[in-house]
Amino acid sequence: MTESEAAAKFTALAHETRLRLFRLLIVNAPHGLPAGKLAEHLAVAPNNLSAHLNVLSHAGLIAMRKAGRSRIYTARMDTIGETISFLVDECCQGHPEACQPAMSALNSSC
Amino acid sequence: MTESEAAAKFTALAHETRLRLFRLLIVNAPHGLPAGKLAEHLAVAPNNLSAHLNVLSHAGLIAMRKAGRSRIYTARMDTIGETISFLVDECCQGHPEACQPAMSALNSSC
DNA sequence: TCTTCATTTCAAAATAAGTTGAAATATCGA
DNA sequence: TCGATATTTCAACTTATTTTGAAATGAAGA
Repeated sequence: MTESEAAAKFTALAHETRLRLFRLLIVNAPHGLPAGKLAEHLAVAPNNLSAHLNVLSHAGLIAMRKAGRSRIYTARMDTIGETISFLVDECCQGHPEACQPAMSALNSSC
Repeated sequence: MTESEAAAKFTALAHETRLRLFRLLIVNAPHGLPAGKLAEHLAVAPNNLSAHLNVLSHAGLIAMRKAGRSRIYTARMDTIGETISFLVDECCQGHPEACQPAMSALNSSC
């Protein structure tokens, strides 16, 4: 992953609505939810939500499949994993103790 | 951490210069580097870098200490750990297999 | 104290991102 | 095919972020 691709992923998460959206999709992985349900859940206008879904999609953080007249969005767990790895990539070089706080926070969530 | 605090942290990482800056500080944890060295390393004007350091500081992702006329910045590994946990917080509820890709990416980096 | 060095602050200009309402597309069931 | 439903697209407007150059701060050494 390049720095600019990674920055695009963080940009996608750098908005309260999109962050809530992404976390909602994580909770609903791997099934996903249709755009309409997402808009309802987050209390956002459908056209506004569509723009946000577009940002997350382009960043590769979510995927979409069609089902009838709905479009179902899902979180891409692979991409988020790569993004986190990219961020903390070289955190242990030389000073393993420096990255302990990050690692322990993570192990307790998943 | 609230959604808006988390979004502020992602905003801080959502810029190529700041992302490079933060990763540079991770590689140099826990010592850190002075503002001048950071500007030199990243080939960015000192005043511009100062603005970016300010964004990362306010987000709580980096810390600063003074040493003579330099200001030394360090990555806050505790905050980044909390931020990542917040993001993938409920990823294992119901469907543990969904978060495997993210977890394995992480374990292999640190 | 004067000068230099390291860095920040400020305000203006430039660029980018988000929101809105109206119109378009595309699928479904009658 | 027609009307209803689900969602996206577009363009305008609004708001926020980034960059720039010049000036300010503050510590160190002569």
